[in-house]
Amino acid sequence: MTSTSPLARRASAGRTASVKDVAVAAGVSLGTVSNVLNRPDRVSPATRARVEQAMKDLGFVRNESARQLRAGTSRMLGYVMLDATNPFFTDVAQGMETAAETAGLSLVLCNSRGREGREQHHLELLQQQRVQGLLITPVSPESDVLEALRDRGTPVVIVDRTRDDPSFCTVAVDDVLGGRLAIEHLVDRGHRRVAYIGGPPSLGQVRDRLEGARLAWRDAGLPDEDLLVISTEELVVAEGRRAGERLAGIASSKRPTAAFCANDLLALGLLQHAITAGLRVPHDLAIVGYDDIEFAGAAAVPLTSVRQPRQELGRAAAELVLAEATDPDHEHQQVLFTPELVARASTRA
Amino acid sequence: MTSTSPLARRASAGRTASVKDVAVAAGVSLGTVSNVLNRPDRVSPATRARVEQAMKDLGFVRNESARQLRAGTSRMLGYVMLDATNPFFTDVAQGMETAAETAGLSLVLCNSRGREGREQHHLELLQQQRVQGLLITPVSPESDVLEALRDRGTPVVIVDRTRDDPSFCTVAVDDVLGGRLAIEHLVDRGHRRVAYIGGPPSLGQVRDRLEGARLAWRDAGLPDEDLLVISTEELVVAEGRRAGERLAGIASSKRPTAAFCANDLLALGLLQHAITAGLRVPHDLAIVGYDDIEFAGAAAVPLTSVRQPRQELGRAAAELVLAEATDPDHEHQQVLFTPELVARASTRA
DNA sequence: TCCTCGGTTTGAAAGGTTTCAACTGGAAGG
DNA sequence: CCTTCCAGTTGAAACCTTTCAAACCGAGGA
Repeated sequence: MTSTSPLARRASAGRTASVKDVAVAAGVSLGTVSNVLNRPDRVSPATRARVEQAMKDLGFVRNESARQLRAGTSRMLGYVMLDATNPFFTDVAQGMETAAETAGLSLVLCNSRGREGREQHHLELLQQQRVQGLLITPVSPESDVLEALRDRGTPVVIVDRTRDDPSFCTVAVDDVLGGRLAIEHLVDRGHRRVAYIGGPPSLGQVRDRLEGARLAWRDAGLPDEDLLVISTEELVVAEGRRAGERLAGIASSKRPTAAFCANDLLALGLLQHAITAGLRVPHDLAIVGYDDIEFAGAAAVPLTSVRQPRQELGRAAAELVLAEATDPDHEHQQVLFTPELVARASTRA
Repeated sequence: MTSTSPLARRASAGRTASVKDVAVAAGVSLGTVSNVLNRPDRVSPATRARVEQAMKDLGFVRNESARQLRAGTSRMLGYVMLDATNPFFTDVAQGMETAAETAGLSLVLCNSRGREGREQHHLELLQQQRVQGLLITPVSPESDVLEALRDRGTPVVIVDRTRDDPSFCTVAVDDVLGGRLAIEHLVDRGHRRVAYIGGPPSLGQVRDRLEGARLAWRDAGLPDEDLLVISTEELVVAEGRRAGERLAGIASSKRPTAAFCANDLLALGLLQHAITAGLRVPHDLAIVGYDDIEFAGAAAVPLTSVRQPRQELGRAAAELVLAEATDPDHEHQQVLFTPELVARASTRA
């Protein structure tokens, strides 16, 4: 009577069918239904078929709350991201999801939008859901909220941020190395006066990339004063344009022949200004960006940029939090990924 | 003895404290603890204080699974998005989250990545979680999976897609109107030969925007053959460049003086090709894009584009699914938002 | 003194799943 | 014919919260 099953579904719409309903319909005990779901090999084929038919007829859907309640833990990881509209973090999340999926878990995404209050709220909710592990790019990496979580027994991994305290797993990308790569590339290309454009200095990433740049500059035996530092208010396109104006104001004999920008938005803004000002890129001004966002390669002059392994970052973080969740005497690790320079036309000889 | 509370927390780390533990610690019954949580006004101040202290000491965190099990429904909405790395959908999700938040619910995001299998899987999981409502930008809007969901009693709203069947709530943006706006703008600017660039035609959005373009073109009394249609394989930057090559191959007397691209990526590719080919934008070629993505305004020549009210789209969808969840005799609605043309330098006279 | 009343507090039941020890019936072995 | 064994099946208990009718208690009124 397959034709009745859609009707049955609609008729029972008042309450969703439970294992008990299925058991009654199939004429077996409730334990058997559970066995069909969880250890099908222990059930005789005939019974199994009958139960499965009953489940189909009744439109049975497992109640995850009840499972979790019984199991004491959910089948989820949570990621509190800093900004869900930033492609960097969505790529990171995608990497996490891949790892979660292979472990049979799902990933719940929350968006703090950079606000501590929202972050706190989401952490609270995730804990109430008894997630197996928490991934977070915190608004303030040193906040003691994280300690409270960990002390309560929830595995926590900090993503794309570092923290002095080695009692947390952290996963980040080596920004100092990224800065080195950019400058080494420019020095290789023969540049001897270079600008570093980035800010505000309160951002760890901005500082670290500059530090790497300085180290490479010195290693090349070049004088400090020829690495010009231009500080910006924010890492946005408009500030890149403004930096271009400042560069343009420098006498051409002293003007840097290349710029290393702390992110691609600045670099795109700078590129835009250069083009409208009639400068040829890279001939008059070479440009290196950072992040290798989607539009770096699609810019008017395709942009050389430092790429971070975003998906791997996410994958590693998820694997780490899983390790912490399963292995009781897990050692906290500080994983540092290696960025990579992608050379394109904006620095071509 | 506040100093012992952190110790207590760590000591009890074996199992998270439950209401029962709190009740014992505070010397009250379990029902009273629940009252403190849910109807604090019915509890005498002294008792309440005692219970709250006990909760703090034990690091009590409500078990959401148990709550849900009891309540029969979760406090979540689910959104199965088509592509979490596409800014359009993250903005839509943000709008949804706003609406969910004001209703005291959280939004669970899932990413189908355009694959039916993943979509199906996520829908299954969300149902198991007994979400109050489902929002979805389906891989195939006509798929009968959605019917199955609805018949099982879960409110469903289709987002950014339309469906002939009026038994679903849908929320979308009027692409026909968007096409009209773009062409009317170009005709206003004096263009009498225009190219429509977009594809593949299997995408509803590509078809609808072209339809709107044609309608506006005819309304202006212009001959059909002067609206040149260039079909592309995908909506990506590279295809925009290729379209540029095709335009360049047309004798200048017959060449369109403006192009309307089905999305901004195409428009950016076209712009790039135009610049490198030495065409002046907008003087030799005016360009209109679609979507108004972040980089439209930051392009070498800032791009005129048709903007969709993304956040409002998400907010409306979430409100609709909530209405359907609470109001038993809810009428399905097809909401159509109005796009808006943002004029920038790429079409300036 | 007894009763009533209001504000508090209590205890049990319910909600759906999983687990596990216990049971069943039939087949194989003695 | 009795025992042993085993695959298959069963039923109760546990997970934690919320709800609700019932119990409690002290005070004020009769």
